Amino acid sequence: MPNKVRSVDGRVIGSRAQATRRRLLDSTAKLLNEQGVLELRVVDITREVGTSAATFYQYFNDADAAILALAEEATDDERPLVDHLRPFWEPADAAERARAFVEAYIEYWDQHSAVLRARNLKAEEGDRAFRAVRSQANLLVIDGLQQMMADGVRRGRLPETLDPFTAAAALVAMIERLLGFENEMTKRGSSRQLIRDTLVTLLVRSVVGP
Amino acid sequence: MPNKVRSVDGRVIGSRAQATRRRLLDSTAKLLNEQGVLELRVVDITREVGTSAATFYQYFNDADAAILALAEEATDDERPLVDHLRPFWEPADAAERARAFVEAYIEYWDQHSAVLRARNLKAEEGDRAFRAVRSQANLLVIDGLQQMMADGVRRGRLPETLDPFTAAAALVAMIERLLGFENEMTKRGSSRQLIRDTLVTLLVRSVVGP
DNA sequence: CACCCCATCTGACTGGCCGTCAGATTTCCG
DNA sequence: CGGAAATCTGACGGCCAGTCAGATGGGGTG
Repeated sequence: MPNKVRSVDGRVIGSRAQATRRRLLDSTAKLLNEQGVLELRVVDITREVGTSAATFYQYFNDADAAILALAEEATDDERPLVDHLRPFWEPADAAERARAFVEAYIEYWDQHSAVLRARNLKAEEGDRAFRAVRSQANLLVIDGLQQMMADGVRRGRLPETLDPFTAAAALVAMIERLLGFENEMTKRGSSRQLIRDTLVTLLVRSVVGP
Repeated sequence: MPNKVRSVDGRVIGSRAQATRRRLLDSTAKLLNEQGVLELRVVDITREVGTSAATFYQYFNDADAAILALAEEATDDERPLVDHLRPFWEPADAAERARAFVEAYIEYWDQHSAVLRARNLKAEEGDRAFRAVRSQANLLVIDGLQQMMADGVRRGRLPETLDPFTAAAALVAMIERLLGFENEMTKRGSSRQLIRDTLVTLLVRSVVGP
């Protein structure tokens, strides 16, 4: 199932076109980082690449389509994070492994923050495609945490009243969002290191118990 | 200190103008809810009100300024939430009071979600004014939680390794963000009720201890 | 090597929104 | 009622979205 890259009219595209499309995506990512979604202009993207707007529309229906493609690429980079969740954390190594996970997550977030912010906004505003991508990405991590938490409940380490799936989602929400607060918090005395430590502590307590 | 509402040129405005400004803000909020920030057009706002774009620019430098004003109004509605955090929760009533707090927070979020989403986006993209508003709003709740958690650490209910301020920020982040996930999660079997229960459980465990 | 075909690219255009300004309209008050 | 101040708006130049017909160019063929 090659699932080749296609142009807007459905044609499978050759190598020259692939390269153009790639350059357009890179430029989109760059501008997203520098200026944010609200200022993103197709004209700017193509100017950056040194091509014309018409070319952009040959590969993407609109700017959203390019962002969506970038969001899908970001999901691929999220996949390896799951490795940190298996085998299950045990009380003895939980702190250490949780730290490794948090650090990997932070790095992932740093690398894709602009795209993920845009993805989340579109998803929350109700866009179907963006919702699907976000769900898929989040479920990777949520599912890993959920399994551990279900295990914790089974072993009596965590309270019965805790629904593993929802709680796992809450933890992912916490990590993701806290990174968004980061810049403001560092002004109030929370260092980056402190943020990591706190996330680790809260994660461990919530996933394997106090 | 009356701090009267002013037009763009600094003039204190009269009652007719006040009413116009109000209508523009209401229209902005409505469109933000219906279509999201990305589709927000000044023309649409004024069309809705039945006035001209030039009028809009008499009261706001741009669409962002109107959103900022709405975000400030939202902050006022967040203030009462703090009442749920004082006096401190005690193990005996923690679940009950945490639930009341979560419910109040959800209602607040429901009422202002579109504006808050826009505010958060702008803040995370680095806009100074939006950062300030968001910080101010979040600190209201964070500070209340922080005090309780510091108390919990003092009494030995919570681990020393937990920095109260950062942890409180993490909890606020969790609540806020989870509500953004809500729609996707209900598809995966988490009911609205389950989300509340889970938030309450996690809050209680993190704030007053297991 | 010259030619041709088709993938790829682009200039040019329409329509819509932004932000401004000078002037029209309404309100207020003596 | 008259005039000044407050408020509103038509109209405009500039920029961007998205489309289409036609130009360009690179690789395969005879």
